[in-house]
Amino acid sequence: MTAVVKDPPRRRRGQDTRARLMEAAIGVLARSGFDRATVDEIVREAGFSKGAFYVHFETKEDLFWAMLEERISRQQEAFRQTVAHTQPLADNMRMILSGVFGLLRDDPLWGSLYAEFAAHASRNEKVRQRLAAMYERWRELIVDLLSASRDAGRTRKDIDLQFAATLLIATVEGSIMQSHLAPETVRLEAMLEPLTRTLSEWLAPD
Amino acid sequence: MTAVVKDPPRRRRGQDTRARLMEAAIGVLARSGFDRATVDEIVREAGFSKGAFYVHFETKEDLFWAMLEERISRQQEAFRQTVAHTQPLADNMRMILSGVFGLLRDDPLWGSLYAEFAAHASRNEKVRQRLAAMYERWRELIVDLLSASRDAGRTRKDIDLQFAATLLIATVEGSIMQSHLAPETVRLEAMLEPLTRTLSEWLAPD
DNA sequence: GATAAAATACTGACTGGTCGGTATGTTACT
DNA sequence: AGTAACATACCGACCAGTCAGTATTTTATC
Repeated sequence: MTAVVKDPPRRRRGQDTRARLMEAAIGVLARSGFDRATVDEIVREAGFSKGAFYVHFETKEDLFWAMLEERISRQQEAFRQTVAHTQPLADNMRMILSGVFGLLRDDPLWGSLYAEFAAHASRNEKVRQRLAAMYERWRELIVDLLSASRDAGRTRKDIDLQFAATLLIATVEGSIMQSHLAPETVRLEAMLEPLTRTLSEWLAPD
Repeated sequence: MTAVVKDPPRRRRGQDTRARLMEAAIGVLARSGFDRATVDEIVREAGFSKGAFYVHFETKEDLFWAMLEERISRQQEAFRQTVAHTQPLADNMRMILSGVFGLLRDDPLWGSLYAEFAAHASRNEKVRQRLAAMYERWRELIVDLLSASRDAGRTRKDIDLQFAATLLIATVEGSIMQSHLAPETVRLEAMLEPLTRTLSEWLAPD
């Protein structure tokens, strides 16, 4: 009976502004990197003034954190949904790969942003820990997947799951890296099938 | 008869200074990144003054280039020497891997610097091209190696060599990346043997 | 349901500090 | 005494962050 309209309208404008600032920041940060990116440029692109920025973020670094956190949770959510159901390992593999590749295709800026994060992690212990935790979580998810697959007799038993998970991630990340640097030469789309086949073959029981 | 003392002494001092500046720059750039690294800090660390810097480098970016070029040629030289002789593929593989891993162990700063280069490549077309060319050269070297191994009947024939080379590089780079972000969890040294075995096994003819 | 008061969102000029690069001087070597 | 290597003081551009004020939306009161 009572009105269910929540999230009071007074908040709407502010949330919107914050979202638009972050949207603009993606582009500017990808183009210029964190240090070269100026707050002025970000707000100009978002159509606001400098003051608006400091209403929503304490410092420029604060924005950086917000983006990192958002990206991490988004990726992990996507991953979790992808591997929800138990299927032949090869199918899961293909879905995971095409999910990740698709994300980069639809949002090419994130390739640059990711490189930016990685570089920052070298210099900022907190960023490093956050990214390390993200990888750790990924490894866990993959280990779970492989473990289930192994119990079902679909994966060879003479393999260290931690090592396998690390190697799988390495393969994907490394491919992304090369494709990022030389998109003409190394095409992710073209690698999807061979990658799926190779990795599945490797993990299959003889 | 004539004195064989070459590389006139007046040059010696200068070359030394340049080398010391670059040495100091490695540390500062790894710590602060290109944009945050100040010329003042670099020269302070090297024990020189700003004037000395601008005797040897036109701009700060010039230093960046010098470091990139030096690193690329050094790596390629090391690689070429490592795979000079024809051996069982597994042995070559192990030598290459332990060569690369050893380089990073002896010179841990280069992990950070590499991340820095990669981030810059996203924003600077020239850096991107230079790094892309480096990867291209690597792929060629690996393709040659695999090709020879295949002709000798030591490597399976149903495999695309370009894909294999890309995958090998991806594996190594990706492992380095993870180890860089979480050195405690992902230990390169511990991965040497399993990595060698896995990759050799994959490439071996059934 | 009009209006005053209060809270919130935003503006944009300004400042304090930083830093790449330069100009000019000094030292060391030949 | 001439020249290359290096030192030092300085300048101008740039930029993160501040703040006093304006605009807009929400709440309170009648």
